Amino acid sequence: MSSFGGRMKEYPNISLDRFDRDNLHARAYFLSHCHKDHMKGLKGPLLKRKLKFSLTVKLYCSPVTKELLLNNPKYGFWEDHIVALEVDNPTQISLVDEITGEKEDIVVTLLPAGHCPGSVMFLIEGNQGTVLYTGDFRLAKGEVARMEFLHSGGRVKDIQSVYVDTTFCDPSFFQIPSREACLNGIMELVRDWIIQSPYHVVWFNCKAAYGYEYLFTNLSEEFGRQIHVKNMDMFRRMPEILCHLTTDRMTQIHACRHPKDEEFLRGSRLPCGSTAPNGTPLNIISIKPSTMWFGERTRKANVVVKTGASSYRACFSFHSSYSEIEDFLSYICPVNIYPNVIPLGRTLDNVKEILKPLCREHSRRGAITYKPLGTLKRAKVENTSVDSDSEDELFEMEEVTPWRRKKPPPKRLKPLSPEKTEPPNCQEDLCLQLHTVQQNGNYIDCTESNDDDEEEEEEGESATEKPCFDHLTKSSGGQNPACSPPSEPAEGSVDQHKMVDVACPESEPPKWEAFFTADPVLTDEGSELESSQNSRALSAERPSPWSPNLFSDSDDDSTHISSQSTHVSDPGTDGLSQVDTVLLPPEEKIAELQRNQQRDPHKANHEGNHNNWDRDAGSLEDGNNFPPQTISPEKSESQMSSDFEISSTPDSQVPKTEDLKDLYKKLAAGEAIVLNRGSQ
DNA sequence: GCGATCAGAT
DNA sequence: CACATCTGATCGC
Repeated sequence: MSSFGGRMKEYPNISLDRFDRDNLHARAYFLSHCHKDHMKGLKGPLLKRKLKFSLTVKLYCSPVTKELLLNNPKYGFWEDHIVALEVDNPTQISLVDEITGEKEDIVVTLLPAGHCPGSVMFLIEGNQGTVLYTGDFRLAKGEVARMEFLHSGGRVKDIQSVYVDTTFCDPSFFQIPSREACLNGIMELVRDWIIQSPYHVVWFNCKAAYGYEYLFTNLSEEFGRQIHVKNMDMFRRMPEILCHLTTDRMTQIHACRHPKDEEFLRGSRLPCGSTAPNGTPLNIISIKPSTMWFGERTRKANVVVKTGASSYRACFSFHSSYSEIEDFLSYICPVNIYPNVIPLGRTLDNVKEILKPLCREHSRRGAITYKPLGTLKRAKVENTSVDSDSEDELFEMEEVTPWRRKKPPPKRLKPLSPEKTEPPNCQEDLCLQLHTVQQNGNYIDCTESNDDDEEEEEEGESATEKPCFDHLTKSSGGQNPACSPPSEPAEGSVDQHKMVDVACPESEPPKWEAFFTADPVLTDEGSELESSQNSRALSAERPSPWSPNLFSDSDDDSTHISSQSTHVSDPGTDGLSQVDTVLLPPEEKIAELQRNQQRDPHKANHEGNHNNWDRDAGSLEDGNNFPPQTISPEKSESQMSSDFEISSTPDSQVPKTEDLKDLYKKLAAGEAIVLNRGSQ
């Protein structure tokens, strides 16, 4: 849970993800994503009132976040005050004090955060230096190195402060299986179940929250079954998501919810009320997405755990693991790091202590060496400055090689003065304080929540509708391959019209996929981006020790698994209670059914999962990132292409290209910027 | 009666 | 576990 106060030291005139108290005085607002704990005060009457009398105060967010936010009528009053900014598109924003007229310019760039649809980080550049607010994020190792706008002149920008999501910034959470690994594990479980009969259905126990869409869309693509959800109106302008969801209950994969869903489940009914025809009971398994983590040296990583006769937990995390955070921060190497989250059981000082080694001052300048970047980027220092735990041997020291960006940098930017912009010289205190090695099977509920205020659903009683599962067997071939036409709901679906209607509004739908990049198709160990990072920890291990597997086959350290396997087939009647946490044994009978089926790895990486970098790389070939887009109040529909003229912030003029270039060079060089707009 | 806050539940 | 938020109770305006 975010405990970020809303304001950054460097830029106190803006507020991010907090809208109450002091933040009421902000000149501009920023919303990183649509989770409630980042929206405190956003619908408060005081803020509402302030907006009413303000001409210049805006809320900046991604197009998808804007869409999701405005979907909720309670935030409707923001409509005329929201400005959607495209990802990876630097935008100049003038922060105007409406009383004094004083003005401050900043350049804001949204970076994908991988937390939920629309989630972004905010990179702020201005007179007070460059700072990064991450919001909540999940970025795999190496992803930061591909973020173009964190670089300048071929190097990482000189970042003063990072306000970072520290949800799992605890060595206990050293590793969380990759998104793709988790997805694969879940797919396998789902496949093995639903393949058995049309009456074998899967229920995902997801709480109301954005962030599971990635799971749903991939499941839908893989199995040709749309996911049944309670409400999907918020995605009406995002056909890429919408076409994988349905409000028609006749499907084998459900993520619907009901206040008493556990009760339903016990009666072999789904939360939506579906039962099988003719009294034939549905065969339901429930899968609860949860965050599972593993200690530093824990090699095994089962991503699916059986917790009862018909209940499972599957690994799923919206937040970066400790090692991912470490990778992220050590790459950026900011002067200051401020935690946005204090994990329970820890204190602020606690977290700061953990973060300290990643701050620049704790790296030893001058003695910097670099890792090869064919793999990754991390800089390394000869001596560990601070606490040099004796665990260095855990990691393999690599040859020193100059850092190189994997993708071409923004070109033609002047080389920056060396003392201003430093290479990633943050030595990553390789070993931090990693005494705690967690056991397998650590997991917590992984339930973020969004803001949909519990759309009252009256359908609880329609439970008596005649279910018909017959069509499922026929349609199992996969009906929505390309997602272009929304797959047609079953005949007789009441929601059909609604769905079709909303599915094609075509008016510049927000590009949700741009904000939620999946892990690379490559497996973790195969990914070149990961290899470098992992190598330090994996060098002593097997080739792919951390590739989590469902039904992990005979593994050297799987003794505990086999010992528990006797529990597995035991149909504990109380399948939904905690029971024993049981790791699935390799011989699980389910697995036999489809064990050898190999999935096409490409499926998990449809278009939508490409990183923004790739998408935008072409447009950047012109040499540099400037001029930044300049924001204007009229551009509230700015989801469209940004390749056109944009007027500037309210009561400011369109900046001249020359000026902007100049400004940006100065920013990049860390020089002070003197505003000569004369509009004070 | 609404909002803010907290405990408890999920 | 440790998430994020919903519900309900209480308090203050």
